[in-house]
Amino acid sequence: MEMTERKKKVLRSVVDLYIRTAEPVGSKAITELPDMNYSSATIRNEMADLLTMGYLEQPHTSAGRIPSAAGYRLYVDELMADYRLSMDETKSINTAIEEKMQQVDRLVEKVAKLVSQATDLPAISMAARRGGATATRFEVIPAGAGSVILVVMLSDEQVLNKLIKLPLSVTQSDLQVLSAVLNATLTGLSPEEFTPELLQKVMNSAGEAASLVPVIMDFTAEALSKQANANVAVAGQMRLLGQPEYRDAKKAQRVLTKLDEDALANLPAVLENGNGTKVLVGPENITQELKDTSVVMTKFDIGDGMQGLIGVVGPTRMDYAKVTARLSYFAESLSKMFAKPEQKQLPGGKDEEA
Amino acid sequence: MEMTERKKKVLRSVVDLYIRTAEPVGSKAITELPDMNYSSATIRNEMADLLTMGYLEQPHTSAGRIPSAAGYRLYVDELMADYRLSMDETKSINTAIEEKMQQVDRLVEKVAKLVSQATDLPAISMAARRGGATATRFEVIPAGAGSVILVVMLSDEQVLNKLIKLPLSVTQSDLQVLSAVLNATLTGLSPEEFTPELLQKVMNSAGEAASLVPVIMDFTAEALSKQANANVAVAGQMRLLGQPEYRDAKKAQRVLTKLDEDALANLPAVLENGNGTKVLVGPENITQELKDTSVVMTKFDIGDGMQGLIGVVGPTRMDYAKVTARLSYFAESLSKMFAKPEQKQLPGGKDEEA
DNA sequence: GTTAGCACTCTTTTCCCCTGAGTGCTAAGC
DNA sequence: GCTTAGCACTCAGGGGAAAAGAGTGCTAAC
Repeated sequence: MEMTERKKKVLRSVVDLYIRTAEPVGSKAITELPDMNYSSATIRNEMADLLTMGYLEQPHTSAGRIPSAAGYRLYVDELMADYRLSMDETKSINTAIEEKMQQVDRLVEKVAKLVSQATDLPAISMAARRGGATATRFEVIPAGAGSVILVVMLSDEQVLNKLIKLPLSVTQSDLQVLSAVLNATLTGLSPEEFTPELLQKVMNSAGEAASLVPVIMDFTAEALSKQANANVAVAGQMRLLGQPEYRDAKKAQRVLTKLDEDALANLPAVLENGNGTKVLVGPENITQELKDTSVVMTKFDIGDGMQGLIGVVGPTRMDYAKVTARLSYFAESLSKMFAKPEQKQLPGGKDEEA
Repeated sequence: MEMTERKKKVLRSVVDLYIRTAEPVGSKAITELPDMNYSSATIRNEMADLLTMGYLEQPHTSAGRIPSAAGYRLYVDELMADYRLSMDETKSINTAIEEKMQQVDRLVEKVAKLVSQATDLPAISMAARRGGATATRFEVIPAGAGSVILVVMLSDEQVLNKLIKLPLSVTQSDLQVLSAVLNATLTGLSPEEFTPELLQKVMNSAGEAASLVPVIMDFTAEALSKQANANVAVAGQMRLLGQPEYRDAKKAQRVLTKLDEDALANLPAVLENGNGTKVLVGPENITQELKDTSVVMTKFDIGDGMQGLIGVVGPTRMDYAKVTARLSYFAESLSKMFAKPEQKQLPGGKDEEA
């Protein structure tokens, strides 16, 4: 059986209506649409065809039709109308970003929250570094009685610091020697190169302050290997409960629990391939738990070797056009924001307190 | 009517059973308990009394009884058996804390997650500073071409840093002058004291690097006033969905949405008064949305002028004995951990990346 | 003071019937 | 050869009655 234009038109109508109503769509409802100048019988024939072609499903014999996964797929790839964001929408997204993004603290969490608000669905957000960083500069400065502060600059312009309490007293010049040695030996190295032999070597040349070296190297190596890890946040989980398909809490719980575990574990891999917006419809998700759930994600560059990803999770019957449009706009705005030099406040970090 | 020992015993049994089964408790069920050597008729009489006294409620005429808020209150305050944590429980809490708390990143989130796991309920966690901090030391160090790093030490031993790109070039000695001026003028001040006049004064004496001063003062003032704010996290929201009283997603959504908003807004006030474990039963919560929900919280000191709070949210029918026991143990372990100097890794901060 | 007995109340479950939405098919119409 | 009207058929969902079950309240006896 071949796919005619009219079949596509019918399929699109079915998906559109189902997205709006969450109820199986009957032939009559289709005929009542504008631009549908056929009788219900004709539509019924077309729908029967679409059923055998696998684009529609029938919950039971005498019910309307709902899109199958394949139907959604076709809809997403070819059929859905471009959703143009209204002025209001772009404005509210823009102001939200501007208001919330002033402080650089916990950016991924904030982004996730904003995306969730903008789509009224659970959202994930992630930032990850593309390549591994190395240390570019060390500085050890005195910090009052019995303490020094270690400052490490990384190749990606992050700045880390650590307060070290001294078991012994060292002089300012000891620290200068130490800083010089660190800068000479440890810059440009990957975490794997922080071997015990290297530690020995550095300690030998570090003079009086040698006892600080193990702490410093541990800290640096750990920080560097952590770079590779992603920074993931999930927000707005409870919005899933607003969707009629999750009126049953058990069902929602399964999805949300999975989301919690997996967002953190599996997402980094997703970043690897391909840019742009991606839609995973129901069963295309690998895990069984997300069989009735779709994921829409956008990946984008945010400069400085960082990649961002934002995405939302919702029922297969979600408004793909709206969601993808908002998500793309969001991604675009974020990229722009990070590209603007006056907003780029990158390493204005702040310690987590203990 | 007076409260006899037997009445208390019956009340305790009703609450215990209701916590276990989530079903109204009938007189027959009570008689089947060990140590209950009375007939169902006797129990019925006692239950009728407890009903008129307001400790029990009756969903409808021919149903069993469920505890009222007052009933829970009495149960929590007087009746419930001490729950002794098993070796397994203490061990799993301890190892969880040890494993997860190694990195100081995002501590509140991690704690919330752990508490939620330990209790199988949504959890909140918070860390807040008791008094306002001040800056104790400034250091401006060169960081390669056209950049300097500002390091600020706070009175609470946090260390903040910020990378500043220079619009102009300054020499090392300029920076030393600047550091000296900053240390002389800005240490020990509360954020309110960062006035425009002070800014002017500092700039006048800062020499070549004067153009850096506004950025530095803004950053410091903001960091200091942020100190006062609390650091709140919520985790495991979806665990609420496992509770039978929230099988209806709508209900769960109301509570969870409230939790999301309010945990961040209202909790800091809670920290103000009284230490120890506290139970808020259903209607004792101020907000209407939490009427059928109980909150158990523990506040504790974690040294360094910091206070911690952990808590869980669940149905009024929750296992108070178990939850309070686990929560207290958690609080205790955390305090201990933070008190141990070798684990105290306080300002080993790490920047959030953009 | 305690308990057995029993009538009574109310929810929950089950069953049945009916209604309505929607289909599939056939035969007629353009 | 499409398209459409017509009609029999199917099935989910709602309403209501009846039956089942759990538990109470009360009375009278122990």
